[in-house]
Amino acid sequence: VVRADKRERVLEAMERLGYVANTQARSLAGGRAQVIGLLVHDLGAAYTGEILRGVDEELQTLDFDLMLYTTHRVRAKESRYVSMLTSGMIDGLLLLLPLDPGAYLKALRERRFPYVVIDHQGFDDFSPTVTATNWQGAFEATTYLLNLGHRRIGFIAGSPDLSSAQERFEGYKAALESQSIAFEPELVAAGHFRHTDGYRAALTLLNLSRPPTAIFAANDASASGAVEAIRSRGLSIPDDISIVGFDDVPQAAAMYPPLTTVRQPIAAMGLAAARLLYKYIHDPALPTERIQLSTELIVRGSTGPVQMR
Amino acid sequence: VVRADKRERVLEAMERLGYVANTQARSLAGGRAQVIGLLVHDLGAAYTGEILRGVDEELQTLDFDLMLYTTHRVRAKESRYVSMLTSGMIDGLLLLLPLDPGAYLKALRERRFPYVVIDHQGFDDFSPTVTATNWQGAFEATTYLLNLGHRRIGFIAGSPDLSSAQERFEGYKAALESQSIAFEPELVAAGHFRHTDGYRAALTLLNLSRPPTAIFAANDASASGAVEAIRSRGLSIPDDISIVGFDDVPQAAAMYPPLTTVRQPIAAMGLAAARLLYKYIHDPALPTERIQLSTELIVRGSTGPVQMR
DNA sequence: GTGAAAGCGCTAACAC
DNA sequence: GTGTTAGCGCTTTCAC
Repeated sequence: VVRADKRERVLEAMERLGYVANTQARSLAGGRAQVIGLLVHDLGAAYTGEILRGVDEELQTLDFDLMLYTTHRVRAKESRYVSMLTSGMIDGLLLLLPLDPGAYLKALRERRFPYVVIDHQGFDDFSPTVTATNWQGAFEATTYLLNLGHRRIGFIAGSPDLSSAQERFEGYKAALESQSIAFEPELVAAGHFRHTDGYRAALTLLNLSRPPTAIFAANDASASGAVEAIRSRGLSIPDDISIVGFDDVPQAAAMYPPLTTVRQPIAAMGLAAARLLYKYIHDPALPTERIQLSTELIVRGSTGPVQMR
Repeated sequence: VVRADKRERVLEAMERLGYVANTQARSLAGGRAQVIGLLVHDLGAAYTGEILRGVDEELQTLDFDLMLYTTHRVRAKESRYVSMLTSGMIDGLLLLLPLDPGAYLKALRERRFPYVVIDHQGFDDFSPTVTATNWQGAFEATTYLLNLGHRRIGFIAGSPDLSSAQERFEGYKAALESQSIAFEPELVAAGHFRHTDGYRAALTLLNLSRPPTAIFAANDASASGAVEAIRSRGLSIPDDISIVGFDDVPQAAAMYPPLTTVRQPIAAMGLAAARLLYKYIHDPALPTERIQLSTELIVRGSTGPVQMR
């Protein structure tokens, strides 16, 4: 029997001496580590930073810590890292835009290790995911350009491995089709969501014998690359050519001209993913949940009506 | 006695079965956790992202993992987090721009816990630090504006608690003095390194009865806020007013007009700090080392000669 | 050199 | 409810 006042005194002493439970020992003994892992492949991107912010914010309220891993876009590192987590360092794993999830997710699932995939889906039907309405966003953006009178609309694609990139491409094509505009493969330039990809892709499009009057880039980073390319050709935005991005990263509004783009609630996606992961950590038997957040077209200064020739 | 071929077979089997040592157990038993912590207070800033990139890059080669903590600019959280590290989760700690290091660094030092402070110094004389030549950078930037003919140069200050902000302010004043220009307190506007601070500060400066013809902002984030403020007044950069930042974050070049700024090797600072921390982890008795990386003025389009009236 | 045993600081399971 | 014990997976020490 421990008297209440004694308990008080012990608690007070713990506080005074600055006692903190040893997390390592706790998790070794079978308790919670109170740590989740986040695996990203490109720390440099503003998009990644926004996800990080959202994850961090939720973890704060959940009282979890964060271990951050980067694959630096090296596919092979993904599975290596994922298997390392087996060692019990983390209670759950957040995968941002995994390049090759098929390789290890089945194993994770069999082991009932909690994880959530952010912004990528369709590679299996059992993984919990958090995504945005990519198709709709792309459809809306393309339709907006069509309504401005543009008929030749270039598309700068994102990494073809990622469902978000595929869906945006499909949305673009669907919008053209819905207004009976023929889809022209020459108006699609490859890319991987990076600034330099956008730069190169835009140059390709501008070099066409009949260049587009508007370009829809699969994300803001490649849109900013496209802006740079267009400007390097002495063309003006939006007078000579309109440009639309996707994401609405913080600097999209600070660009010149401010970028018209499809807003994706990036930080909210990170937050939702962290919250969902938390649920799985507490009950790994929970059914697979798939959260989809909606996008919204933000019209700024980089788009305008098609010009007379 | 274990024969070499047997050893080989065991090793091969470990590999095949995907054995990974349990990090928790290892560190509990007195080994290395192979994890370092990074404490930042603002995940949203591009500056933080760059530091993160540098730290991550070095950790990659050092084969260390990273735990990321955010204080969200709450001073009190700093010491709470720092004491949590005592629990043995990490082998060393990187502190980015700590707001109140005096409160806990002495304890860390007494405990011989390895740590390195990034971009802040002068609060004690025993903490290992990695900084940049803030004073020189500010001196050079201000001198450049003076050489363009500007005589009324506004200064948007950074967080007064941080030595980097103080040194940039001192460099600014020293440059004025070196050319016998009187320092005018009304040309200094307070700020905390954030976009909104720069916006507000620039408005204050523009509202002066004799507004400045050039503004030197203590970092790029506040410079971009200033740009927004200046543009909202219908003024043009650099024709009506020149603007210089500090940091050269990736988006500085993408701004319009591209920002003249003092380049700080931000990622390199993170990298150097991680490397230095690694040395301390392996030998806590190493003497205090202070690394200072140099800055460089990058002239872009946001600055020009003072205009005739 | 190798093998056995102790123990890091906790949690869980058990007896009281 | 409370006190005790075993044991998580390693590293270290010590005996061989």
